[in-house]
Amino acid sequence: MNLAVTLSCGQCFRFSQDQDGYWNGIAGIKGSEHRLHTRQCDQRALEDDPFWHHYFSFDRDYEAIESDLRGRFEILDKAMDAVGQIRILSQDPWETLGSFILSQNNNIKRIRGMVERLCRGSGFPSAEEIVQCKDFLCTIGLGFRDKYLYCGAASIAQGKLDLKALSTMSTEEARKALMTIYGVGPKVADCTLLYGLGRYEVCPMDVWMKRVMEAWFNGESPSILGPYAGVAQQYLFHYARMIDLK
DNA sequence: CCCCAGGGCAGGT
DNA sequence: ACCTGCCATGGG
Repeated sequence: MNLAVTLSCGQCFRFSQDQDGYWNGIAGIKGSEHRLHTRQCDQRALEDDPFWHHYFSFDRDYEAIESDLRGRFEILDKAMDAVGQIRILSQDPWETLGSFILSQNNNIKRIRGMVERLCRGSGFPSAEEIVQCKDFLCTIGLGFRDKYLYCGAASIAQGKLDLKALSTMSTEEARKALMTIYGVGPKVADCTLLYGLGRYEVCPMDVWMKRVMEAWFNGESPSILGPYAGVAQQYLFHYARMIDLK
């Protein structure tokens, strides 16, 4: 795993590197959050920790996944060579959903700031907490997204959507269920499925990935990327941003 | 001043 | 089913 790329490729928003080379940040919901303080060379400790083992998806067979992605497309091989191994993180589903509700029509730098203000130095607020602190939401510069986040939180808190139940559904069913939330469309649902529910076949299509498919795949559908299209997407997304694909 | 950003909704055709 | 304007806000 390349720790730096994994934590800075746009699937999570709460980690940054300090001057000593350590990666710091918080994962999980307030009350059960975990604080990270680690370096690339300390990867073994992450693998041995129960929480981070799952968070960095050491419980999945990345050898098989990478081998499936190799040799399909020249540009994908090139991206994987240039980027280093990315792990798709296994994030808390509500943290993922809430964060990506804030991501719409926005840039990663500003998303990071918004999520940080929302979390106030601790774990990501639970849906219940967000419903209770409605007025606070309007004071932290979320723009038009504050009402979407509130509605999402309300749906969870009222039990209209049971995120736990999504794991027993087919990907299509889970996607439909997520999109019943006001403010959650295909892109936000897909990010939740990939980064929060481990559905590696799901390929979120943002403005960058639309450019990628147009420029490098002759406008084809992302399904040609195969059963791990979501993993491929992460390499292509990051590589396109690296070389500033227009 | 302009345009863009890990989109989605509402309204029209 | 597809198209367009609009939504707040900060950075380039």
